[in-house]
Amino acid sequence: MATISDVAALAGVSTATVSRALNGKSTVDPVLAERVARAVTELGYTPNGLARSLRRRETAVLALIISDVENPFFTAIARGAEDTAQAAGFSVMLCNSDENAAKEHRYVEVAAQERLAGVILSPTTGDSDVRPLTAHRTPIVTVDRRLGSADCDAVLVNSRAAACEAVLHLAAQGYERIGCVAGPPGITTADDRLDGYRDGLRTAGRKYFANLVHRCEFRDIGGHEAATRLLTDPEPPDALLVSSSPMSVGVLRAMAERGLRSGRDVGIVSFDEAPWATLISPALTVVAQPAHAMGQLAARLLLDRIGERGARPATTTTLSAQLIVRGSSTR
Amino acid sequence: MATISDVAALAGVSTATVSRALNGKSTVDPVLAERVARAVTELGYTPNGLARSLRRRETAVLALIISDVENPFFTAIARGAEDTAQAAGFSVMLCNSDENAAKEHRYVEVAAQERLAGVILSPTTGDSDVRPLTAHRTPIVTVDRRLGSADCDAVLVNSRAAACEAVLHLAAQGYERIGCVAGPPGITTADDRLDGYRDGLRTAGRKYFANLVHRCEFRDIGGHEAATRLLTDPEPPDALLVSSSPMSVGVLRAMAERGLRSGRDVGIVSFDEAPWATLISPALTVVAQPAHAMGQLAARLLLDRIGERGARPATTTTLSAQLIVRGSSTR
DNA sequence: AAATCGCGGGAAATCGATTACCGACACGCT
DNA sequence: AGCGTGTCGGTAATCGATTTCCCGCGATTT
Repeated sequence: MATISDVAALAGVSTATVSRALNGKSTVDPVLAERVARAVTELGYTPNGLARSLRRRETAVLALIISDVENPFFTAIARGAEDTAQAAGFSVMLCNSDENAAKEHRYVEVAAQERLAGVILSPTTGDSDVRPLTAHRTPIVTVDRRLGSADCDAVLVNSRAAACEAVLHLAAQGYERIGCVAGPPGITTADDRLDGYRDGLRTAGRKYFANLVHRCEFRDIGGHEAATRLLTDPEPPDALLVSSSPMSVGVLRAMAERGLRSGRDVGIVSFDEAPWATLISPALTVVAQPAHAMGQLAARLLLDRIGERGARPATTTTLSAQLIVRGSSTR
Repeated sequence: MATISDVAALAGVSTATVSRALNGKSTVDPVLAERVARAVTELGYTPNGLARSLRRRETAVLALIISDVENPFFTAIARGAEDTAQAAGFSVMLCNSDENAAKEHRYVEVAAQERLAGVILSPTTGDSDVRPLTAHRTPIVTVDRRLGSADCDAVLVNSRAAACEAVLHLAAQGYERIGCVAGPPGITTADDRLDGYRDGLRTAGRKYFANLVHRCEFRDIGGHEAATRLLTDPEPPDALLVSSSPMSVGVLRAMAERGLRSGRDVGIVSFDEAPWATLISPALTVVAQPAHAMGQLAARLLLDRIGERGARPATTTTLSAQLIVRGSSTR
């Protein structure tokens, strides 16, 4: 565990020179630089990033706090963010908040304590507490979801319009009783999609029935429970707008358990493209979100803020989702 | 951006007392503790984790370096590792090496520089270079794959035996020409599964034909390309052992493009359980790996090593995979 | 030849915490 | 009364880098 002083001693120079030689900030005599380089390899010296960051008052690490590492939508975002961060020489610390405000807050505090350069956050609730970060002026970019409190850049998808479009599509296909498997209240995307669903009903001249909607967590289990509830209703829906792909897995399983075929018996449109969407039969109609691009953009915005350090006004970028019609929403 | 001195000044005590009050290492006068607590909240003080880690010479962060964040198998491991790390007060930095030795090495160096407490690694190659870590005695646990060089704990699955069992199952189902979509050479799991495949053929009294095997990367695209190649051979396989679930997505797509039905036309057994395995028809026969448990165990082993700091001999834990027979491997 | 300038490199301050060390004070025991 | 004993809190060293400040030396200018 060699330190910079060990290197300096072995090379017969001062620690200042070693630092300069390694960082190339200022020119050093090639002879000395060579001696330093040799000492470094001989000792197997690795600079202590903690000491460096402490002195420089900056780190090259971003945090990405998402609610479910097992949801392909979020991993695609992670992938995108990691790609651009990596290219800029930054590392990404991926944190799983598990849709749990307490865990999220723990990670926010860790990010603040470790003085990370910036945070990409998909907040669990619209009023998540990010004060530990704002206190240090750590830049934040939210992705997929909005944050009421802080004014920070946001990368969103026009969920509401997309949900509306999906409902209109189902209506146009002749489905009569269009239901919705929606996410938990308080999560902005969940609320937006539900609003879009109601917009769609209204535009199509349909009435809203509360018993056609069920809110549940954004997961397999949640979708299964919601679909079971909805489909066993005395007046069940004949189509469902499902708010995420893990939910759809549960919904489709619940349908299979009742011998219901998607498309023919119950029209299905699911948010999020999934690799298996075209493997099932009929193939799944989806609202594809540009997850990878969202991650890239979020990282880019964050890196820009880190770079300038200035106080540009907060921006909100809304990307558009794309309805991809397949067999599950046609009769 | 308050420091401990600011807190000390405001509370009218020394920095030592503030530190003691906050860490509860030694008893401090309740009156002073109260003054400190008030000063902390008034200033919105967050201790600087960098300074703390530098002084204490330890961090509460683990790295988990995996090859593909978009592969559910690895995210399940990540989930498991994060759960146990979190419970022990550690955070997990998730790094995506993208099956790329250079990226992997970059992350190994970052982990060494940031003096992370330990690393869980799924090495890209059997001889990945982890010297930056061993130089600092940073504990390493490998997961899913072995590492030739360093002697560190490993959490593995008996891939070879499982592959063998899968082949025997296919043979028992009456498939004649059993092929294999295998991962890239050099990745230990890929090699193990291929060895197991050959074991199975031998045990079943079948001959090995090189044109029934195709090696490709562990992804959707790779599986698609491999299956296309294999199925357009003049003497195509009538069954395939596929080495990962993303590959299977590609394989099934290639089959669909040719109008081949799984089970009837081509028997399929895939490594990794997938949420969609039972949604497709016929359902996918899989070799389920205990990914979540692997992540938990890896984290537990790592935390133990971090705790003792001693030099126990390296252990290798091999968990067993489970063949789950469904429709895609029966006629 | 004297003065100025530029530049490379060393000594020491600095980042912000933790902690070893020591002094002061109270208490109890002989 | 005197003397350990123990507790509490302050001073200052420490972790390992970066960076400021300054010095000395050689080159250029007048």
